[in-house]
Amino acid sequence: MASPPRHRTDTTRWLTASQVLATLHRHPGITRAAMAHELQLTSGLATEITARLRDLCLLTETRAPVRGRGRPTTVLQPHPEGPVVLAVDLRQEDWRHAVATVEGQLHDVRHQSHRTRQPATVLAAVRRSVDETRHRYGHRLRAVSLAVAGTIHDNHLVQAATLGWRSVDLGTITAGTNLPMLLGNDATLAGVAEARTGAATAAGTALHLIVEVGIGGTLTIAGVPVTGAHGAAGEYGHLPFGDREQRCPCGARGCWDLDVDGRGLARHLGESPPADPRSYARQVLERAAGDLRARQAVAAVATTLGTGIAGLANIHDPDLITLGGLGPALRHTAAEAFDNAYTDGLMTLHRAHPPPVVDAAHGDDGSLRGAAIVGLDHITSRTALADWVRALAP
Amino acid sequence: MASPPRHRTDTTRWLTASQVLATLHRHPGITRAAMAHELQLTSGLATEITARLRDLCLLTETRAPVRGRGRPTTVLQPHPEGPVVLAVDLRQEDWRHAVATVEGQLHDVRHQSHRTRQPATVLAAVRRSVDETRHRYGHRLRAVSLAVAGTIHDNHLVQAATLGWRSVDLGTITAGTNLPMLLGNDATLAGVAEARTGAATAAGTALHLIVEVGIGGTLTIAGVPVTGAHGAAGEYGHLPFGDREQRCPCGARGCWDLDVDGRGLARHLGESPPADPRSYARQVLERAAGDLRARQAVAAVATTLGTGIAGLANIHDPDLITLGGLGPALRHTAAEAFDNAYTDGLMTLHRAHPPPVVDAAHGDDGSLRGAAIVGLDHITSRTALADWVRALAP
DNA sequence: CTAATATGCTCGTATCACGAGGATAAGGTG
DNA sequence: CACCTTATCCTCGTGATACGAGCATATTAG
Repeated sequence: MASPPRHRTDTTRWLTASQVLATLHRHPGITRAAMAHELQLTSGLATEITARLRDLCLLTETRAPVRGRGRPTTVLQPHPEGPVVLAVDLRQEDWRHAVATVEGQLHDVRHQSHRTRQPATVLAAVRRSVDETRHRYGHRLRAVSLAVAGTIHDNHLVQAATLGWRSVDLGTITAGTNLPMLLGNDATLAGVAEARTGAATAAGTALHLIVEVGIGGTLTIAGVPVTGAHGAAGEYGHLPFGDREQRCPCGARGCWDLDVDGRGLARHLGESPPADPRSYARQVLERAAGDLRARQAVAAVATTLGTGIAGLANIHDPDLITLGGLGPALRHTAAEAFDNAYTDGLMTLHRAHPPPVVDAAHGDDGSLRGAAIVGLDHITSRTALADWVRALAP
Repeated sequence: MASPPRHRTDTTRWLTASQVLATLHRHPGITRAAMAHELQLTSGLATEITARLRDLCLLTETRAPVRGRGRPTTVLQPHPEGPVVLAVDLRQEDWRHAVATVEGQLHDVRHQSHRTRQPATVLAAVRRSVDETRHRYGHRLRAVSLAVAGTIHDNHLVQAATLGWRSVDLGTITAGTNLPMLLGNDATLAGVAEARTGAATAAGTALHLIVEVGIGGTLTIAGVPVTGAHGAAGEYGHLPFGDREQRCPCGARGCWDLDVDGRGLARHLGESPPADPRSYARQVLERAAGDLRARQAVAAVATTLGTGIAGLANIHDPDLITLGGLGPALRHTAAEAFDNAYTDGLMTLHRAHPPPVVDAAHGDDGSLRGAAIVGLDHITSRTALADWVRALAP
């Protein structure tokens, strides 16, 4: 994403300023004194940096509410003329967008259903949203960050099964605007959101898994996703945990995918594969309260889920595992089955302190928030800061 | 490992010097001009840094062989009074150690068989080696880096099945010496060696897998292993790819481990589990040339291996996969079975350019070299450089 | 009002890096 | 052999960032 430094100074210049902004969007509403403490800044340096960032329209300060003795400090806030990113989340039924400031707050959140799923139509709508945002924010808009429910490979969308898309060129969204476009898988970005502002903020290494149609996710290390060589990592649903006779639409056999979503529930219930596995799964989960067979099917799937997650805990050794999508419902509906399978699948080593499995905090918003976070990471990077400075005072 | 910076300057001071040393041990025998080009140093800065490092006994320069026009440059070499690390590889049958200089060269490589496998005896022998090295190198010895064929958790050895050890305190190796001890899993460190100086140097994201008793490995990103929250990541053998009825010594069920080593071969041959799965596997592999049943067993195991590796390629999206231990032999003895299973297990997405599976370059030396590399990374870190400077001129 | 406390600000100093221009050591050429 | 070309090394003035000490400032506690 970030271009390699051309000068040595690029590696150190704006480094602390960049860290200040990163800390700001990790702890919104942080005071200047707390920031200085967090980053081990001397008071002199804190003065210098805030002055610099104020001059650059990157933050403002307001008086902090007083607490106890001592000279009152200030609260750091995004500057009304500061840079923003447009975050977009492209999903099966609809798409959403929001404008994020350096502090991480989402503004102008909007939500639109697809009229048709034709790629051209959808992309044109997103493009209009980019143009509107450019019109409203002008040069303040510094990047577009896109979450897509599909497979990314070398910054291209290769396939989006739920949208029915294959290899769509997303370049039109920012063509001719000079805006960098950041592209990410929706599950990956939801994992980033959990790690940075969600249920896994305390974790250094966190695994996020999301069950929708199949199962995807990401490993994050200190809030940074492990994306692989081409950005296609995290396809946990395509591990061969299942029956080798089953052929998966992905091309492989025995994929975990087939056992943990609506398709898996249908097979346990002796029904034919559902057209929409997600809503089918929700129905079965609702029925499970009163229907023994539904409950048994859910328990079987929860067992498969727990066993697989335990295997992933063995290979990744995470601090924490967050579950999104249908995961929480599956797990809570068949809590015993899940917990037994999970514990049973762990290596003895991990049994004393199994990595906690917790529900994702962001729910449906994860991908959008993750896209915003990645976009903000980009605009607060040293190179982007240097660009902003150049644009401001050439 | 490295203590958190106490001052802001700690994050930038010695940064370039540290990068110079890192580059030196990534490209042994590099010239000063090439280094300057690599790190985008201006000639003035190159002069300044080399002078600084020369004064600090961190490198020396000798005239480079002349090639073409221009003022001749110099070759950067480790200083005869510079810091070293002791790398130790603790294995089932024996242990080895070597002293590494900043350039990455191994000196004084030694090799000793265990007389007994009593932890106390083995550790005492290692401790003697540390003391001898301290005696010979004095203050130049800056760290001990230990590779162990066992599971690491929070810098403790929790279990070493092949050695028959459980939860052994390795602190005695450096107790009272003030030397930092770096501890790593052997497969993890072998992966580091492949990524840094072996078959995966060109890869950004590389997966290393090693088949011995079971299968272990590591994912490396830019030469840095993904070690998880407690350093226990990489237990790929404990993914539930296998038959859920099989109970694994690790505590879980259906572990891949049980199917890809000598135990898997024995099961296919209808024999009872071998006492030493590794030498058993070597025997079967030798027999396979003439013995149809052995060949079929190898093919079955190679298929299991290929399918599993494909699944890992799906989740990690690596540039390259390196195979060590028995892996190359298994794969080449049943090349067709392996290749078919590997291709068949990949998502369609990866089929156009499957991540190449190549044999590890370091063979038996990987763990020792990996331990040396991790040790050198430590002594060339900014904090350790600052310590070295303090020790040299207080 | 005064003491205690926490924070912000100023200024001199140190480190690191840049860039321009000159110096140096080789090969190539007539 | 004198001289040009080329690639590198070296020096020096300048600028950016960070530190540390000391002082200034704003609030609470008593």
